[in-house]
Amino acid sequence: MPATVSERQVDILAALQSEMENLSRSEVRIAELLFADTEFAVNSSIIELAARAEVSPPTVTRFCRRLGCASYSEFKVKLAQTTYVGSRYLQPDSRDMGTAEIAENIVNRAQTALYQMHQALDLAALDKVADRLSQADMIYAFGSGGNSSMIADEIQNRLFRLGLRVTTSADHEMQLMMAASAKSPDVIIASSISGRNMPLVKALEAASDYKVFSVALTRTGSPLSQAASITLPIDLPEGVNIYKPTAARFAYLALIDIVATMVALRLKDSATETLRRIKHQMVTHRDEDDKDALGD
Amino acid sequence: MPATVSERQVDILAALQSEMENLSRSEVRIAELLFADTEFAVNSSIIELAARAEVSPPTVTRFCRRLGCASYSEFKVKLAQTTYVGSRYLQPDSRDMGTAEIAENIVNRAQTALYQMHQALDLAALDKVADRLSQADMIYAFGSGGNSSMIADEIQNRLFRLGLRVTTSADHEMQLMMAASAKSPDVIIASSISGRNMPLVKALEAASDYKVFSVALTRTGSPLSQAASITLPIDLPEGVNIYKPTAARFAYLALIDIVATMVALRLKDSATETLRRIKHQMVTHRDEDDKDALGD
DNA sequence: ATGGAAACGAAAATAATTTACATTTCGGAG
DNA sequence: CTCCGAAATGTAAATTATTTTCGTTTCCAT
Repeated sequence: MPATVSERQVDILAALQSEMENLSRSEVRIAELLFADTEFAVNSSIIELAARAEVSPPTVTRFCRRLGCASYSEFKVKLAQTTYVGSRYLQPDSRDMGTAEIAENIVNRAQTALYQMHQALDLAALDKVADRLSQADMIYAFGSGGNSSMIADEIQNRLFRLGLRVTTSADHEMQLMMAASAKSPDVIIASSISGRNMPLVKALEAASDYKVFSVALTRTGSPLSQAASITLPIDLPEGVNIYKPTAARFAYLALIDIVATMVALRLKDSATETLRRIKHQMVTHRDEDDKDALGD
Repeated sequence: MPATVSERQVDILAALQSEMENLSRSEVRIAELLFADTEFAVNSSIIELAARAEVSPPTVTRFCRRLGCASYSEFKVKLAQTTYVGSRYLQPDSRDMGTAEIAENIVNRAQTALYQMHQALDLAALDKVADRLSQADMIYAFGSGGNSSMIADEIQNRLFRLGLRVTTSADHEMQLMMAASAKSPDVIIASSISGRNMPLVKALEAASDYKVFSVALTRTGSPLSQAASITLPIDLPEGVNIYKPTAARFAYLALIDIVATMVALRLKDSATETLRRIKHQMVTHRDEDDKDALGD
């Protein structure tokens, strides 16, 4: 059973994203309308939708079929289930409208990044990484430059709670020295959005000299990826707008969550105990109940 | 027009719960079926649903009307919207989950968090915060404990690129001292998922004594929210599974992106120059082209 | 019991969706 | 350049779903 995509596919709009290139002209018009105003589509009949997209109703039906839905209503239900934020149609640019568009845009990009990361996941590689991490004596999380160093910090933040020994550094010199001092059951996790952070590549090469297992969170085929023992790939086109922050961070963060959860399950008992201890400390230093997320 | 329920009511099942006592016999049968097998209802025609509830189609239509929906299809859409979010929170524990399910679960939660944050956005508050930030002499980003300190770092990371002066601290003592030393066009941004980080609340209170504008990224109505000049609310139910990291981080991060983008647009010219400079430095120290996201 | 209101379903009317088929478009072979 | 065939799209008919209308039943209060 391959059961690739469709099996549990709910996020229709994301599925649509990846089908985009195979669509015909009319279908593209429908797709654009959907992305622009999801709300409208969800609350319209096939006739209204067809009219607004300037196509005929049968074209809409065929469009739904192509996306794996048996009927227009099935499509509409899936669309309703999709927690995707459509962007509104262009409106007179009042100030508020500008704000709303910015918000929609950013949320959209984040959701798309998450979706694409999920699509491209290599489960076997994930398992292997989780295995190594759960057996590591020491874990080094490396990344530099704002985004990647945040990712490295986050790796530490998630893993130390499970009772693992983790350190992180954004400093190239330190990274190289740490890599050189690592020994076999240790693991190095290196993150770089571009994959072309050369000092980091050198650190991984040093680790490899000493047979230390290294994981790269980066772009497929990049120098960093090539230097690592294994890569958890994140391949996202970066936007051109320099004001706009990179949406890739969301994908990295989710990937870390996934890895950390898998490691937690492998360590079950000892991780629970560590978490219990952390929680105990947190609770006794907080004024109230213990329902809070660990560590705020 | 009373418009009690219908206005923006999305959680149909909740609406149904509260209407339960006013329902007739047949309507109760429909309601029971809905609670027992929501999936079925979402994917059925009115005829199938009526047949399974052993009532006539018109009764189903009347039932939908009573719940504030104009038609059966509107009802179905709302049902689809509620069940989806609902089922995500009722996911079984990750204990017996495979790798694929873990991944799906985490991506789902992240997307839901983004979606809900977007739904609840207060555009006017956002505008005000962006105004203040873009005019601030100095910006202090506070947060402690792994998650919130990451958020604070991220605020710094996004804003310094725009040419703003930003500092961050996770240390309660420092936060208090910094708050006390701030002067009016300065802005303090404090983040706390629980909203009950009391030392942070004290820091905001100190800031308020000196008429310094403060922004809270936190839960509505929490102590931190009350102590701040303005709140950008993030209200998400936190999962109970202690292995699972909080999905709220995604919402916070996106919110920061939105604010930062808005500030960037307000500062357009000077921000562009700052970004250009940063990029110049990055490029001259990298081996290759300039297409990379700023700062990796 | 019995009048009357509410609940309900049958059937007709309407509306939405899909199917079947005709027309158009477009790329490529001759 | 034109003609063929495949793909895309639309029109109209057929089907199916939904709602409305109206008559029957139920059940409560008198």
